[in-house]
Amino acid sequence: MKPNQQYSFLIADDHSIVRQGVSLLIKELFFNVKIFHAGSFKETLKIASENKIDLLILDINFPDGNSLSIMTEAKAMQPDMKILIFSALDEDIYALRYLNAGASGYLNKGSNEDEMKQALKSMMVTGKYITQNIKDRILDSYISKKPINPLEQLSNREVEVARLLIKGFGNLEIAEMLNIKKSTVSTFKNRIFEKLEIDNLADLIDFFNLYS
Amino acid sequence: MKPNQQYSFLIADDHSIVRQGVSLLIKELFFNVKIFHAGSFKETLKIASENKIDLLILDINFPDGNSLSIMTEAKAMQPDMKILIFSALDEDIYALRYLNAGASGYLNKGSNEDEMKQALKSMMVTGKYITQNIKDRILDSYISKKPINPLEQLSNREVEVARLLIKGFGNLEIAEMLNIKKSTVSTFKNRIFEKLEIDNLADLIDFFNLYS
DNA sequence: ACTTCATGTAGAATTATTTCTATAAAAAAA
DNA sequence: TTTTTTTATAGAAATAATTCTACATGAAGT
Repeated sequence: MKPNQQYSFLIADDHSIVRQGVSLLIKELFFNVKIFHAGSFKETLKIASENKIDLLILDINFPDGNSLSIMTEAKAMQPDMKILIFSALDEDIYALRYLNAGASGYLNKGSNEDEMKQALKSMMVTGKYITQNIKDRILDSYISKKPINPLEQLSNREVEVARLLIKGFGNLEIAEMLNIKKSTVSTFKNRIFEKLEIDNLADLIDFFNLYS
Repeated sequence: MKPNQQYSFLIADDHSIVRQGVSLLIKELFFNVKIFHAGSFKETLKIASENKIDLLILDINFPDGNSLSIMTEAKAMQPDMKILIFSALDEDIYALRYLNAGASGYLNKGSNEDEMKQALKSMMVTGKYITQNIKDRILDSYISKKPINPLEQLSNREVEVARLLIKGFGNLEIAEMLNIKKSTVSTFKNRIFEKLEIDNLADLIDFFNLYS
């Protein structure tokens, strides 16, 4: 980050109030900035294609498209642009996924002002921002060699059972469909939950929505 | 709204970036204001109990409690305080419920700056803010007495229980959270399923994804 | 070849959930 | 104002799911 150089930011969030807040924060932190606003997937790509952007601050909750593809497309246009994901969603679940897909930082919307300033500064100075929590998780997954996609841990039969569970079938129904005892279904369910480190159906549904 | 009088606002939102944005907006719109911030259910009530507040701008997505009860409790402390709900959740589903429970306005987080300013001005001048859409829906549902959205068939308590169910909590956990017996939770669950004509959690999750 | 680990399978004991029934209170309709 | 309906609540009985344990089989590692 050189002094007296103009930096340009693109704030992509479907809530204008959030964009204004972020905008204010950037202006407090840096001099001579150029700030673009985008309230949708389409706008984000349009602005990114027409302007040089140093940092894209991206919410991953757009109604009109999924952010993994925004990232890929935007990166293709501007390989040097850094991306900071700024999301209300649980970083434990989403951060690694987005970092893998090309983001250089993940900032939680629940963060306080200091953390946000730290994140913005860090993005401009070092080009990245990752919380200790996420660093730990990356290390863990490297050491334990567990796949980034947790569903890969499941055996075929486990996936079969899991798919029926997320369709809303009960243990007994599944047992009948697969011609096994309901206690066996229970065992599979338990092993699925253990492997994914969850303990209820809602989380299993989340997992499948996320990773498949 | 008299000139030169100091008005006090309480912004209750778990995202500090949103509070900052709203704060900025208020300062642009009014002179001589006093602004309080609250990041949680507890803080909101504490501040509302210790300070005279003219307008509470309330997000309805707190991790530590449900906003219907915040409203009731806060209103009990300060009957003259106006409440503007400021939420990312679909107004079609939630607005009527909150207006019924004592809010005087419902502003969507996706609104643009003009709408937000309009809402804030309207709250201070006329004491209320309701979009044309909501007015129409009030009329429609008054005339036909049939809810457009199936989730509107659910009572407040039923929605409360449903939201906990789709987060993955079990009957007993929910019972403890709401201080009722687990059998009561069962009854609510049954009624929810009956009303929505479903019979499992996965479908309930679908319903909420679809209609909210 | 031997051991270890993952997989597919179940039974028994324990817990949790559902179903059915009931009731007081509030709201709406007559 | 009385009657009916909806809402919020719970207990008991019936049913379903979970937990814990176990074991045979095949694959992978040493």
